[in-house]
Amino acid sequence: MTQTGQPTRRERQREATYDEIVRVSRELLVAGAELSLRAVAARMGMTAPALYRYVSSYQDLVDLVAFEIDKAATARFAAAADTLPPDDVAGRLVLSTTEFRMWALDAPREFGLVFANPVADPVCGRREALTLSSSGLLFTDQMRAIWEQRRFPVPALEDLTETARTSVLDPLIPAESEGIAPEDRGLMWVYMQGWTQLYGVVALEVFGHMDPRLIESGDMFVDVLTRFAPTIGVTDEMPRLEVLVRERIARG
Amino acid sequence: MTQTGQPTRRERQREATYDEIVRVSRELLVAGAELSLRAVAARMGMTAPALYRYVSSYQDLVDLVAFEIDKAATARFAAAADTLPPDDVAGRLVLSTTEFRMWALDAPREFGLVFANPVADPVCGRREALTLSSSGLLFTDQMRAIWEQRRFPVPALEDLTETARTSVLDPLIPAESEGIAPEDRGLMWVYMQGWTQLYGVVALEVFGHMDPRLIESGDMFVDVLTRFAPTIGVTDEMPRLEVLVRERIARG
DNA sequence: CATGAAAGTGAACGGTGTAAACCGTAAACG
DNA sequence: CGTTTACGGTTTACACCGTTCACTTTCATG
Repeated sequence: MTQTGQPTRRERQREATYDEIVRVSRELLVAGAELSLRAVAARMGMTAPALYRYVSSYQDLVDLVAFEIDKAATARFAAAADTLPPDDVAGRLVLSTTEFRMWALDAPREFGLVFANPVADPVCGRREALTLSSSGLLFTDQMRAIWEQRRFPVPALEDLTETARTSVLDPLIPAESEGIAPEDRGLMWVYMQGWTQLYGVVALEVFGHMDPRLIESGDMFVDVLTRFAPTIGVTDEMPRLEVLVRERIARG
Repeated sequence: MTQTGQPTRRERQREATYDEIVRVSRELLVAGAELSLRAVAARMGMTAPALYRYVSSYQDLVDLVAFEIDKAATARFAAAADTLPPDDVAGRLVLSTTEFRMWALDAPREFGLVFANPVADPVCGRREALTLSSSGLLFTDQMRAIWEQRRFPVPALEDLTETARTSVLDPLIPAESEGIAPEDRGLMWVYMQGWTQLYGVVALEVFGHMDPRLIESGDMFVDVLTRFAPTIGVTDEMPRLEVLVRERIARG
């Protein structure tokens, strides 16, 4: 470990290896294969035990890959939003959530890895352990943008239960909650409500526990968005937004 | 195969073996162990390949066990409802859904097996393949009971999208839809909306993608129920119902 | 140049699902 | 009744899996 801040050659090499591990792992997943230490190692021209220099266990590999997948997927959700002007805050959120759904449907293994995997046991208790998912940050940020433009009503802190109040005031879950005044933290509760509903439809669709024709058409997904629209004060925009969503769904 | 309806000795023996397979599998799961052909076989005093006389693959075993777990869990949900008089239709549904949540939380593996497992590939296309889950039947039945008592408004068929209409008129998903007049089938859409939301919170809680303190308190679960109450016309009853739910949650 | 840590290999252990060959016995049939 | 058939089971084997340990190679640094 040199005193200087610049990474030494070995450190760069190690970093590159980490990147390759993630890259190869994702290749395996999209190829429909199982994620396994041996398979990853083989594709890298190594043997399985060598991977233990980089991850401490198989679960550790899964966590690493899940984290990177989430990061990459979030970039995709953000890119979908960026096809709209910055001031179309509602359209941007809707396009991001729709992109989230499409991504989940055509990469169900990745989705399962990130969002349907028992989150790392919080034995080591650090709040960083709790899926500091970048997608969470994106969605909260987009919802905050809508709120700042529309100032739709959010529950007052007094109207929340004790636990809900402490949860929005000192969130353990990824959220861009800094910069939201404590008296406006009811917005975080609205966010959690929305996330719960979004997660519900998408997970139901991904796991196939829904009429396949509804998955195909996306009608239940649209319905969920429509029902949630009033909560964030975008009811009037909904017809236009639905067109956006359906266009994206039609693109497959 | 005898002509008579009564099962022959061999058939009875075979049936008993099936029962034992399921029983042993569930024992393994609740013991926190992995479900594997070898483990099941060993516990039965057999060797793994012998199980292939009963299931055609590991996935087949999983499907079999999942089906039986769902059946048993549904009995539990129904029993929870039966602690209330038959005419307390709203209370019954609420207690069943709460029981569903509690079951999912303390048997996450079973929950995952039944509700977070990619449903069997519908290659063989028969609609029976699509998780003819008994829990679905129970919940639809309970919701129908509420509707028959309250006649809360349901969407008219004309207000549904094309796909949603065909889906509620000829459901592929488990539902007690016989006995509901075609013009009232909008009720099925309400059911699917409710199921989506219920599934969303519970899955989120089970997989730990939610503030642990909120899981502990069940506040988000209660919130989901509360927000759904108006849809099925039980807003006035909600205070009483919330007490029921919180009592059940407190019982752990 | 020598040293010592890091990176990687090979073999091995115990585990998995699955396929094939084989065998005894219980049921079905002429 | 005897014969045949099919079922339930074992053994063996193969190809994987995660993981550990002892060993070697590589390479930056004192």
